[in-house]
Amino acid sequence: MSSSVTIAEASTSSSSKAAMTRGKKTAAAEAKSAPVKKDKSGKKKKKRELVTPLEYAQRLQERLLEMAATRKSHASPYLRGKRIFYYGGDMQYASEETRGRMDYIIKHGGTVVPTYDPAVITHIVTTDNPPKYPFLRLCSLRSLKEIPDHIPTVKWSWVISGASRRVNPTASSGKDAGKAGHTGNPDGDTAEQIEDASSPPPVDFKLMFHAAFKERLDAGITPYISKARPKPQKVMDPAGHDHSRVTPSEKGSRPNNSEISAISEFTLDRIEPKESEIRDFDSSSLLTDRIPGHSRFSSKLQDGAPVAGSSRESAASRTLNNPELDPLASFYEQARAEKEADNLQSSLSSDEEQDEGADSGGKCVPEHAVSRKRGFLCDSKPDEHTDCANQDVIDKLQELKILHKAKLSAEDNWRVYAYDKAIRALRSYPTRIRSYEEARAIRGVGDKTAQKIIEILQTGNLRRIGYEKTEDVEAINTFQGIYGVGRHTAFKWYANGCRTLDDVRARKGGIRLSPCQEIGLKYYSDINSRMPRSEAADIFNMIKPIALSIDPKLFIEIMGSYRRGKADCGDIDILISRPPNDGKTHQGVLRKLLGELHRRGILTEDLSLPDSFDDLELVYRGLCRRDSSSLRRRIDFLTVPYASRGAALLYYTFNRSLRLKANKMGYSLNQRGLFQGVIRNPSNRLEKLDDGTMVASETEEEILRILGVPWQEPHERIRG
DNA sequence: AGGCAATACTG
DNA sequence: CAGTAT
DNA sequence: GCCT
Repeated sequence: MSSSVTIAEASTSSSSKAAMTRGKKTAAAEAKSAPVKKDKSGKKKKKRELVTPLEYAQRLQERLLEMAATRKSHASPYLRGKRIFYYGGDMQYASEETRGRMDYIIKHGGTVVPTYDPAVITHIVTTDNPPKYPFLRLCSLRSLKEIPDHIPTVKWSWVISGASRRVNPTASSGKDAGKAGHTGNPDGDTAEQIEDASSPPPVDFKLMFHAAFKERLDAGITPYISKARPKPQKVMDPAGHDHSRVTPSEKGSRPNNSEISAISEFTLDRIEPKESEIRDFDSSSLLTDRIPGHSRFSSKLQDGAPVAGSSRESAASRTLNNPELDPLASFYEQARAEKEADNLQSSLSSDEEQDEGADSGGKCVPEHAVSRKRGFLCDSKPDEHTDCANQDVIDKLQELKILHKAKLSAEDNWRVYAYDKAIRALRSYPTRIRSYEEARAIRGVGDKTAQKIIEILQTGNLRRIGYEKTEDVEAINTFQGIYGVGRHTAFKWYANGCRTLDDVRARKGGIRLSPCQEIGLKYYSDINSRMPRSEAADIFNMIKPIALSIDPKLFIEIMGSYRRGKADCGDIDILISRPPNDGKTHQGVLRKLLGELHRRGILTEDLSLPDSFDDLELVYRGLCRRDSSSLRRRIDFLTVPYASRGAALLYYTFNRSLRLKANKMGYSLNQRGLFQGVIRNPSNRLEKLDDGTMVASETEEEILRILGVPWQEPHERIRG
């Protein structure tokens, strides 16, 4: 083992030196001159600069091209044809060891693939004792079982052993690199040299001796069998807008060198490192926090199909998609955002981001568990709520609503729904309510609620709250504040004797937590607090350039409350797509992006992964943070076929009422499009008897037009 | 009296 | 399939 | 709970 390190490092320095003497910059040398993240002072670092493994691998590939152009390495290319994903256990920055090993792989004819992509790689090579869970996270895998059988997972020692035992050190003519890829054998050029010859290459049982994980001892030895979880076929959109979707047969097919994932070439081949793009994110030069979606790529990305492109588009709406069209527009947007922050603040108005969550949580969470009522804690606005003429009423109803959320019955469910609606209506009601009749006249306020309103107005109190507010309800609400815990689980825990979060932490009553719930518990207060808008902007501004470095043509937008201009956000929703007009798609991008974000420590935990990364339509949920001293924040990534981007934006930035309106008009709106003629089974609403016809999906505009909704700026989209 | 959005992941 | 989440 |  120590010998392997020695070899690797020796090779590093020798190859660097060789390249340097040619007067070319090596990858390592380039790395040294690269500006470093967060070096705002601009002072140069004396020590070597930090580079992520991805970047390092990318540069190595560049250097490889140079070398090929100039002259050949005299090292034996016994790794030719091996496309190796190397896992060094170093997340943030590539260590010396990692760099050395990557250099070594390249030098011996192998290809270093910067990200785990089962369609591309032939081998996974790791350190001697790779930590399993970090490895899985980095690859966005739920378990090792998801790695295809034809890809061996071996330790570095496997590479070294191949070097020392190789039979024929002479470089083969080396025409083809990929064909022998799956045989996985660095032990001599045997496999490659027989190549397409008569007998199949000998199986390399030595793989087992170097297996990185015992779970995968025989990986690479058994024939290729996809273990990908089968996923029910998704419905093609009826309007046939979905030309870009990959068919199931395609996606299940065996990896093939020529047609790898559409964008992988950006990662595999020449990656222009673009320091400035990648690292500028925390210099203040990129977006200010009020200008969603701005970047130097924005204009290209619009590509003739802007999301909200239309003549009716207001200045501000263009701003959102194309800020650079009008420099003043950004101020306009900012002004409105601030104004809204002042007026509506506290989020309480949108149904998407109920701030409440486990109220009463304050009792159990010593930390800064927020008084969700106000949903602040972090933001900048001094003057919080008030402004609503009936704020006291709203507060009481909200409190009652939360109490009902702890109940199991479907009835209470709908009760909550109704309170929600009434509260939203009250929030936008301009004047102080004076009578029962006046209250009743408000849409969403019925007899019962009107009575309650009067009681609050007259007594300043709601007796109902007092007698609903019992110990069990309080505890259950606290538990429900844990991500992944709903009313049933919370109820169960209560029944098992848990009363506080500490009880849960102690697993009182023998309760069990899913992995997701453990994360939810660990970061209870983080997750239940909102972030200032500026933090969401910072995070998005870090992520966007990274995504664009994977594929510059990506369409990437932030949605949700941020896009609606809120002053604080409960989470970050990011939409990713890609115009397919050059025959490529964003297929495969998400996994790479996630891996890179994990490496950089931006993503910290996964909450749920898509069933398969092969589709164009994916959902990811996780936690992220801006830097090591920030709180964890909820983040979602959604990818959709390009033709659905309008529907997706609408779906995730508008609220429920739009979907309701669509229903009333006989349409059905989902994240893929607006459909007409959907017929559902009356007894089972979830079953579609007829999928209907898609009538719109590309832009928000066309959908809104059909629904008869006047264009609204995202930040105006509170209610239908 | 019946609807109240629609859909994906987890175990 | 039930539970949870968006 | 409210609405149709």
